[in-house]
Amino acid sequence: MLSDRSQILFKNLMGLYLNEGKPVGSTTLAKCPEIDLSSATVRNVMADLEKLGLIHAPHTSAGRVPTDKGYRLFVDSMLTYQPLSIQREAQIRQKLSPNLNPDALMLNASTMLSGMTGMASLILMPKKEREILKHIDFIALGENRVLVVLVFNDQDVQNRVVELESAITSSELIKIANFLNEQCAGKSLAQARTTLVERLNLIRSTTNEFMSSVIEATDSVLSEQLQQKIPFLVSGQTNLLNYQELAHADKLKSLFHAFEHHSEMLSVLDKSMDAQGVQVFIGAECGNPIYQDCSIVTTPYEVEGEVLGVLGVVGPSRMNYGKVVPKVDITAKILSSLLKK
Amino acid sequence: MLSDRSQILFKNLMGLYLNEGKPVGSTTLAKCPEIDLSSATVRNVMADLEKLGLIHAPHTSAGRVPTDKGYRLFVDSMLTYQPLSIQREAQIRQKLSPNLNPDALMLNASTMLSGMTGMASLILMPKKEREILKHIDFIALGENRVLVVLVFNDQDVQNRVVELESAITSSELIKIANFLNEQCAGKSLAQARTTLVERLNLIRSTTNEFMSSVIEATDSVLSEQLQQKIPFLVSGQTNLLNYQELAHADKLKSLFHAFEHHSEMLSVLDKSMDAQGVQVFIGAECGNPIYQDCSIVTTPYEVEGEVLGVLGVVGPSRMNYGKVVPKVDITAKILSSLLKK
DNA sequence: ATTTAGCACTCAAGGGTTGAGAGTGCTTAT
DNA sequence: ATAAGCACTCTCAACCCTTGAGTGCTAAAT
Repeated sequence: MLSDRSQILFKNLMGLYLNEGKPVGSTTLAKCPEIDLSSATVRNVMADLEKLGLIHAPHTSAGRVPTDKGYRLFVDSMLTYQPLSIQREAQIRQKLSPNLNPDALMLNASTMLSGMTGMASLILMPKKEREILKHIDFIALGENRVLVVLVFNDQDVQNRVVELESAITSSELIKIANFLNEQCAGKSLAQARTTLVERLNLIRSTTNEFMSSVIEATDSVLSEQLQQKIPFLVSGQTNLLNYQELAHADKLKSLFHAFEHHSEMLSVLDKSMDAQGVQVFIGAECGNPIYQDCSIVTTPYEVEGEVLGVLGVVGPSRMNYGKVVPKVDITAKILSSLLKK
Repeated sequence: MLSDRSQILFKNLMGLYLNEGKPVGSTTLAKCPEIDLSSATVRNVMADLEKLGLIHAPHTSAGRVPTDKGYRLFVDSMLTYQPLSIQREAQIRQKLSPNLNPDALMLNASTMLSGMTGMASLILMPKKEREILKHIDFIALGENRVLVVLVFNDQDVQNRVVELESAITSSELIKIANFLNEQCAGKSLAQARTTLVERLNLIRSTTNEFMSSVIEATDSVLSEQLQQKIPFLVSGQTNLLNYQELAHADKLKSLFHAFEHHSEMLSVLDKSMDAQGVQVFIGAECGNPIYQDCSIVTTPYEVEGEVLGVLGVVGPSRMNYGKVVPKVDITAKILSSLLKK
């Protein structure tokens, strides 16, 4: 539906615009080595492209700028990816690999991603509900201070110091731990919690004070984990200051606001969650006018076929998709593989 | 050295400028109810103030703006603090009080502070070297997976999952834990570490594989804690976008850069560390040209007379010191009291 | 039937001018 | 000491003009 000539022309326009960030005029475009036409002909073709809604002139006598639709066409069908070198990939893997707990790993991946791309990165954290409670343990810290340790999925450890009203012995703690492990270990977080609450009610009627207060503490750690205050991470916001088209106080304010009040981001991330591979959302596609002139590149990460979350970057629409997409892709792959272990 | 009249005039000028942010002219100032002078006289007085370096005219026919020195005078000797209501204070205390580990508490305090003041907040974290290692524990997670748990100062818990090359039994783990607790518990982090390394060398010569690899893991957790990747927290940077005088891409870039690359902030924080009570650094006093038009308000927080760190806010010089100073003060007090517990 | 050259037209951006407004410093009168 | 008056200075916004880049259309050339 688009002639070869139009395609080449459009591609060149796109290339020039991505580099310069300024509207591209017919003469500039006619000078491209790939294009052997006069500026007049170029103008005619550009008029066609404009009718198709692929490009657009900011004002009567300016050059043309790609529209969201134009970006989309470009990304979908004329983009050549520039994959990372093997060394580069190994380097990234190495930087992420020190055996950290998942939260720290995520944080690392996030800063890594924003550093690599020079844009803002975001990571939608895994839902905790389906995590599996592997182990509960109590460590006596003093007469009536106990450290509650919960281990999820073999990697993720949460803990909390609790004060008990009366003293408790290690042996009692071990007993309770054994009991709870019997009851809860191997269950999902949500399941474990209901079990816990059941037991708690059962026991309350008896008069085992220690037990009920320890279980209560355990429950509070669990529920905190379930609620998960931070549904996603954002890093490198300040990178966005480097892009002319975004570096206006109002624009930045609304973007940063969106990063903090996550609701405005979730719709995009959700969409990406169900999709396969890298997704590119351009401008209005992001579902919120504040993302004008921005694009979001995302991809899900997963373990054993199950999607855990989404990661990606936010930057100006005028970004180098050819480089960014592979970077997002590889980060997700590496993250997935590290989470598996 | 400053006549009463000049003082009143200066104070009014300051007040007007803090509110409006625009240079204050002689007629505007003459209209103040407190000032019963003609604009001409006001001009004469302003000329004196300018000679003293307290105010300054951005250009020939503009009103006057306070200089850093002017701010200093104002803050030092004519500021009336507006302390927080008891309710407000209780409210803050409550929001911070859920028994969290220290790191989470700090983070909370930081966001609280930036929220309250509408500026960027920062907290210099306590040095970890002098923390005391209270307890070491190992939890077997599987045949050759062990969770290393270190408890510092009764509140701060760090942990790490390590993989061992060969299987290890719980009883062995308990033995090692007992041994290490004997050796290290109660020592400072730094001391504990040297002890640990000594033991490690001793044991390496024998052939206790488990032990040495477990100790190695413990040591790596310790050293990580000692290194402390994050010497201070910053929150609410984006608040700074709301101030005209700072909301320019270049300015923001350099400020945000300073927040990320902490070295540029440490000098101020160090100064405040040794001082008593709330300190106000104005413009150039902050020790770096990027803080032009900015002020930093800090105060140390402490436990039992020992200063642990510093917290404060960064904002435009044109801030409401009367409100900000008490807020910083009270936050430090509350934080101190919560850390004690 | 394309392609091109030519031409009139439009618009943004930069430079210079102008006038209003705000404010100052100085001098003189009270 | 204080005030009033006046000349002066500077910013800012409005305005105009020019320039350069780019367009659309038409007519000629291929």
